[in-house]
Formats: sequence, structure tokens, C-alpha cells
Amino acid sequence: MDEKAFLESYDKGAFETPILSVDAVLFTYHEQSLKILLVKRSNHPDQWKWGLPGGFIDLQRDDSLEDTVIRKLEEKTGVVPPYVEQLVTIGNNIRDKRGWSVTVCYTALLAFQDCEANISSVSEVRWIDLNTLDTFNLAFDHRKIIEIGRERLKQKALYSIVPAYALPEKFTLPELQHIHEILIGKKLQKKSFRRRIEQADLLAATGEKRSEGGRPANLYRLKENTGRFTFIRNLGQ
Amino acid sequence: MDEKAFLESYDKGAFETPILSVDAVLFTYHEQSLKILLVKRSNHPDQWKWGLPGGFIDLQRDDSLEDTVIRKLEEKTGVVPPYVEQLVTIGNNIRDKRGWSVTVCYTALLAFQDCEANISSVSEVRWIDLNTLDTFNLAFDHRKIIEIGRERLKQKALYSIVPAYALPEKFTLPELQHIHEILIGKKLQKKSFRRRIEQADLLAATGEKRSEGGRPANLYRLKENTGRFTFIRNLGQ
DNA sequence: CTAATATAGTGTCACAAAGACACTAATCTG
DNA sequence: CAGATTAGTGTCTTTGTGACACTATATTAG
Repeated sequence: MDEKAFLESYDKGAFETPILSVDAVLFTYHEQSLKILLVKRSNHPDQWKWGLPGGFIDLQRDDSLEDTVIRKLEEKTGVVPPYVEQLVTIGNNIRDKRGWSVTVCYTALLAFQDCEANISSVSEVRWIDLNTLDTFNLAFDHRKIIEIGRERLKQKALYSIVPAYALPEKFTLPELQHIHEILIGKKLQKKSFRRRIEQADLLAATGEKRSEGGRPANLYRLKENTGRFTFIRNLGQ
Repeated sequence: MDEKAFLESYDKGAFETPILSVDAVLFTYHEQSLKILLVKRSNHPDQWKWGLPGGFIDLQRDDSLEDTVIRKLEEKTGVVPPYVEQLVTIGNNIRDKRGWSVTVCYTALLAFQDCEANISSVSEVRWIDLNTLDTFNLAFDHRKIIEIGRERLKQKALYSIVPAYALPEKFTLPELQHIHEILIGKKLQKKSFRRRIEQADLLAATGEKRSEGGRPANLYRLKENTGRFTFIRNLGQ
């Protein structure tokens, strides 16, 4: 049999296959703390529990897994997050009561302000402060996935300024340093933090300033490809 | 409807779902060069082309994706590699002629000697020198996956000694340094390389030595959890 | 036996980048 | 105008890699 004949006679349904879904841990920063987007599940299984935004691949509409995760996030937030990165894929026969199940998970970052209106208009989608996450009853193994996402973002905070994508387009250095401090879990040296960013030339000053009660801070925006830059040495050890 | 009734009536086949497979980029080190394990495909599609070891999840035998990849690697090599780590998941509607397809890819490392006998006994499984990979006609998007695996291993070489898992249980520091140099693509300072390993206390001297024509080198073995250790600063920049 | 060669391993100074921390700067409030 | 508050800098110390010459221990050729 040649390949053409093989493909014509190929039956995708012949083998039993796991349930396959895509989930995202979408982080943002608001009011001095890290938050993630959770969705109240309206369907079984784990109905009424909170879970990560995500769902099934639409074979007609999606060309790739990235398409799926972006489509799902846009459905919930109204916008496409500026930073999306694959996190981990978890697959086993115990995570979903329906049977063998695989989820391809992504980490994403978004400015709170960029979707504030959309989120507040729907009760089943909410930003949850990571400090209060313990009090929630989460669906499936989503607590574990959030933990993996947070750990990954912590690592990024040590050797990049990727967390900046959780801030609005224009932001101050004290803001950026604070989100890094929350992720890493300790205070950082102002001087060290600024020195490396300046040397790597990752930010562009807008010329504007913003006051928080004291001396106004300069506003910056990210230069191109800042998300891919990595320092050769970690901070705060 | 309660959850019990939902689960009893749930039909997994109701939605069309992608083809789902697991693949592995298994690296080793032999005769001064990096090699990966390739398998000659005996079935369509891409019959007779070389591809990564892998296959489908067996819902009855495998409890998790890790089970699947380990089962597949054991089938081909006869042993379970000492280092297996998830690499990336690729899913789109163009990588497989059969349609929408997802592959969960792993990186694994194994000593050449640990499976030498098994490999040489089967003609459809071979270690391929990464320098000669250009001359092979590879199945699907496996060349891309190998490239991603190699890039990941290069990064690991900069801030860990994970590449040591591609060496036999007992190995010398010059051997370990050389595999790092191949991965990173440049010579490293002997002193720098050794200093950090000694300080992190990652290796245990066996007391034995091995000669390569000059002064004999000390043999070491990995201590526990060496695979998880990371240096806070990269080498060779 | 000895000298040459080859490979393994160390000593040490230079250099780069982070840590510590005190200092100056700009704005607000009473 | 003084004190509080937040932003930003100067500079010395500390840490860890880069460079490279040096010593150490084996094999091999004459």
C-alpha cells in the first residue's frame, strides 16, 4: 500500500485516545499583588468549582495549539495577551474523572487595565489574588498547574524582565521591581536591579513621570524583543 | 443532572480530537561527539524515513505521559534512561498528513555503553551523530524538535551539569567538560569549569583513575539530585 | 634510564557584575 | 518652610568567572 492509499483509508477513531485540552495560567499585577484569572466552571465535571481558562481544540478554527490558547484567552478577557509561553503538558489517567486526559498548559501575562472592563462585566470570570488562592476549591489539578506556572515565572524574574508584561504599556521601575520581589519572595537591591536593566538597554524612557506621593518616577516602555532577553547571572541569591 | 449521571453518559468520541503522540530526543555521547537515537519508520506516513522514538499512549498500560515515553524508550534501548525531562508540545494541522496532530516531546540522556548491545542488534534503530544529521531525511517535523532539544540541552550546559547523564556512571572531568564544549559550541576554561563543580559539591570521587595517554584522570560519579542543581551564573559568555 | 610528549590538574591575578548602604533629588503635606 | 515620602545615584565590598602560566603524572621513543 502506498502512502496515498494509506491516508485515504486511515481511521482516526480506530484507537482510543485521551481527552485533550489546553489551559492557561494568566497572571497580572494589580494593587501591589499578583493575580491570576480563574473561571467558574458551568459544566461537569467539577461543576461550580473555579478553574483555569481553557478548553478544547477546535479542529476547524484553530491551526495550532497557540491559536487555541489565544482564542480561549481572548474569549475571557477580550484581548490577546502580549506574552504567551508554553508551560508544561500534564497527562495521566487520574486528573480527570472522565478518564485519561492530557492538558497542554501555557503561561500568559497581561496588564490589569487592558481587560478591566471586560472582566468586571462577567461574574464567572475573576482575577484571584494569589495570596487568597488557598481558600478556593479548584477544579482538576489546576492548583498544581498554577504552582508550576508561578515557579516558572519566579525563575524568569531572576534572569529576565518578562514580568514586565504583567504591567501596562507604560510603567515605572519601582513597579517592575516590586513585581519581581513578590515573585522571588524577597527584597531586591534597587541599585542592582536598575544597573542590569540599564546596561542591557531593555527599556525606553517615555519622558513622562508619575507620582506616588513622593518624587515622581520615570515612565518606561519595553523595547522590542525584551521578552527573549536573559541575563547571564541571577539576581537575589 | 448530577456529576455521576454526567460521567455515565459522557461520550469521549463525541468531539473530534487531534492525533496525540509522544516523542523523545534521546542524546548520548560517544567517540567525542553527540548522538541521538533515531528509528527507521516501518509504517505510513513517512514510511522508511528516520524519526524520533515515540508512539501512542496505551490507555490500558500507561498511567501517565512519562510512563509512555519511558515505555517507548525502553522498547528501543532495553533500558530506562537516567534523565528524562519534558521538552515541548507541538500541535497543529500541518505537521502530520493524517490531520491535526499533537506530539508531547521529551529530552532524555543515556550512556552509550548502557544500551550498546541492544542497539547494535537491531538495524532499524541507530545512534546518529548530530554532525551528520543534515544528510538524513527526517519524518514529520522531527528535525525541528531535535533542534529545540539541542538548544535546551545547550542552555542546561551553561548553568548545570545535566549533560553528565549522557556519560557512563563513572566519568572524568575532561570528558564532562568536552560534552559541555560541544553543546555550547566553544572551548571552556578548565579552571572555571572545575571550580564551580567542586564548590557546588556535585560529584563524588570514586578513587579510581583512567588514562588517555597522559596523566590519568580521576573518575567521578554523580551525587544525588545533581540533575536539579543550577548555578546562579552562566559559563562561557 | 632519560628526555620528550601528552594529558590532568592548580595558583593566582584580572575583570565583570551583584550586594550593601549611605547619599542626593524631587515632590507632597501640614 | 520643615518633615515625610518616594525616586534615583555613588561607591566600596564581595563573589565568581576569565585568562593563563604553572606543576603533576602518566606514556613513548631513543
